[in-house]
Amino acid sequence: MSEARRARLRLEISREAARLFWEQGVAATSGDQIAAAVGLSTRTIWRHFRSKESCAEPIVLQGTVTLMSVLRDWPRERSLEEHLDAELVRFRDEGPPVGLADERLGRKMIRLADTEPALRTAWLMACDQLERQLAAVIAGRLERPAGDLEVRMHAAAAAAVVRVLDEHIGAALLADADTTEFEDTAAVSRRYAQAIREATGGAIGDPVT
Amino acid sequence: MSEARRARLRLEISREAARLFWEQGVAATSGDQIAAAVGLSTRTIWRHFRSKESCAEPIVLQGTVTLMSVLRDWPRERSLEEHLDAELVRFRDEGPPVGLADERLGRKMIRLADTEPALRTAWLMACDQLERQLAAVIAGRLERPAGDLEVRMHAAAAAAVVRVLDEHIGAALLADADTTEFEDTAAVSRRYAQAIREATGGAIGDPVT
DNA sequence: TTGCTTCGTGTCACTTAGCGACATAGCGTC
DNA sequence: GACGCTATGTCGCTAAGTGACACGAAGCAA
Repeated sequence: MSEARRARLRLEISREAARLFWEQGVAATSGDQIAAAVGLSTRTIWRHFRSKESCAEPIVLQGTVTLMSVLRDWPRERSLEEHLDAELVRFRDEGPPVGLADERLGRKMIRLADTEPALRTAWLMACDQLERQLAAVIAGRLERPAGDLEVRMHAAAAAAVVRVLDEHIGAALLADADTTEFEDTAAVSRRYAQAIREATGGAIGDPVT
Repeated sequence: MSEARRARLRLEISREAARLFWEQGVAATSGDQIAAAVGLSTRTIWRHFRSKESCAEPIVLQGTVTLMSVLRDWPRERSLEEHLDAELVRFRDEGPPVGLADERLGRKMIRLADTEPALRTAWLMACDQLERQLAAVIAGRLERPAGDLEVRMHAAAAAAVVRVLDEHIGAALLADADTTEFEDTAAVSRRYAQAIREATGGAIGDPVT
């Protein structure tokens, strides 16, 4: 099975699982239900996920893939603020239409994670993935090996602040507070950029020659 | 049941679970075995832990409780480097003798987490706990509410770099590389302090008036 | 076409993690 | 000693996961 097809299937399962988790809670949702909802046998679900809760991981990761894919092709000569602002706007306008719904689902899972420890582990595992990807990006920028201690610390700190920002913004969006604060892509970009810059002691954010 | 007694029992269970996990792997260790090893009924294990893997959390957290308890009574007029150095030496000399064995066990769990995703979740959950405690300390230092966004970001970034340092040092100690590098408490203290200072953009580390 | 291989999935049987409900034993208080 | 409180044990059950094997679709060769 091609890697891409496998990822798509996992995401598909994850969507249904997340929907059920949100509608009726994690404990009340069974593997059989998830399987039925996505139209697969239960056995196949366990072939793709090692546990019920981990079914939420792809959709939760999906909330950050935009950011990650933007970061992945961050040109060396651009500042973080500049790049984020430009690319996030582009994504919002030209991005895939499923993206919005998925992001909303992802936010719901993060919200659920506040009360469901099982989902908290899924969220943390997703952030762990994000951290590894970030490490690769940072290693490239700093021209150091990916396993380098300093690279790992910067990646961890950056991933951590991104996680907190995601939790914060996600909670606000779900609470239907004044979302106007987050409509301004430039302002949001600046917040992310500034947080990453600060968390990495300024090592990540500037253009590199 | 007093909070302290409950914590002691959880730690006791965690010790046996960690030992078994290390000796025979997570998958090969059953709840019954853990229960038998600690001398309790299986049912009681599930009263104290929500899953087999989470049994590892206390012993994994134990590796950082020293640091946490040191941070908790960090006087406002002291710099982080100063305080860590003084207190960690004091702990090493006067601390409880069980501490050493527990720390070693904790490092083994972190090592296992590299290959066992089930344990990785436990380790991440433990770090999540650490982050919350750190948030309280930082909130106190900055005289802000604990839920404050900036406090949370600083706590997350600090916890993240502490985690990476722990992983790094732990791996080195287990690999029996030249551990002389970590014998020097002052140097280790300085590394932790510097990492936290950098990850929080200098907000945490200096004395506050 | 036929036959062979490969791989994803379904089916079924089985183990065990984990919980609900009730019984019991320890322990402090009067 | 009687009473209540709470931690633990026992029993039984549900459901999370796994192993083994069979089926069917797709690809390839002759």
